[in-house]
Amino acid sequence: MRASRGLSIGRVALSSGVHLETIRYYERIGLIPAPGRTEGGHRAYEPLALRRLAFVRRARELGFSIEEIRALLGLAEPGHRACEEVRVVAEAHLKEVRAKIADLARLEAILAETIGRCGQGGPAPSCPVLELLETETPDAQGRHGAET
Amino acid sequence: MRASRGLSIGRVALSSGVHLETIRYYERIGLIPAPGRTEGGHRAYEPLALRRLAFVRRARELGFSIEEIRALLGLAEPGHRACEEVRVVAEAHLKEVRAKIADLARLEAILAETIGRCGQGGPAPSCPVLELLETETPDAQGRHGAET
DNA sequence: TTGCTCCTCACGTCACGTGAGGTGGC
DNA sequence: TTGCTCCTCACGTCACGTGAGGTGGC
Repeated sequence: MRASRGLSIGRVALSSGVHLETIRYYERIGLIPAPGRTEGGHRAYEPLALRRLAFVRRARELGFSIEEIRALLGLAEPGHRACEEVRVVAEAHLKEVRAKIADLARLEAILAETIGRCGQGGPAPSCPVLELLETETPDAQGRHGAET
Repeated sequence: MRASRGLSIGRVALSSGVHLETIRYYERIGLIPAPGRTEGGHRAYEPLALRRLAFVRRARELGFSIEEIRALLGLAEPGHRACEEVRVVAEAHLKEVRAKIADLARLEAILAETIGRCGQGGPAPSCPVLELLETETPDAQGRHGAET
């Protein structure tokens, strides 16, 4: 009965899939609670810590920021489970993801089109990629207008 | 004739659209050459520096990393214009952009589907987003298999 | 006893941004 | 002279990763 008093950070790291130093980092910034310690000063985790870390890891995989996860962990507490507020956080995150995809899709189109023109130059070989980079930003004007 | 000896960093920042501290940073890491100095120690740029900075800015906007840009700047030199090698760098970057889009598209699909199920619970209101986060990563298996 | 695990700093990464405290230049 | 611009550190951001040098625990 004595051997199972607390999981070491190494075991928790393996089970949760969160890197050992990352667990310490999460503790430092207060994202997860500090566990108890053994007499020798080693961290001793309760099984519950595994679930919390798995939650954090999954949320990171889904691209939530640390601060978003901090909010989600609060909203996920067994007592109140504030689902409506969870949805607000998730929707905000989805919006960010879609915005990033849109940004990258624009880059993708420009790069693909430009590279597609490589090696098709006439007698004097031009370089479409370099020309692209030596060109002024086309949409420097409408840059701050699409927020609200 | 004396007034036009060298542009100040402030003017260069305004014209190129690159933040003043960012210009100093680029100088520090050797991405752009250090300009001459006035007697008082202020940086004095040649007009050519504007073109170089505009190139860097455009490349950053297109998502190239600093090291990729360092390579591109070398390949873009007026003398040799190594277009074939430029294309190699650009294609590698395009591949990265596409990989990021694919990653984000997967997240987007998962999030959108999950949020779409919010508020549709039966009598006992479940929380699809929290359930998603409390779930094990589905593809933990095939995670390191798609490299080559 | 071996050696694997854990400990705490502290610094590095990426591409910058933001002060602090002081001075050049029109 | 005013005050705007520029100077050089040094530290902060984000989410960690990587040593260094030392010790716990089976």
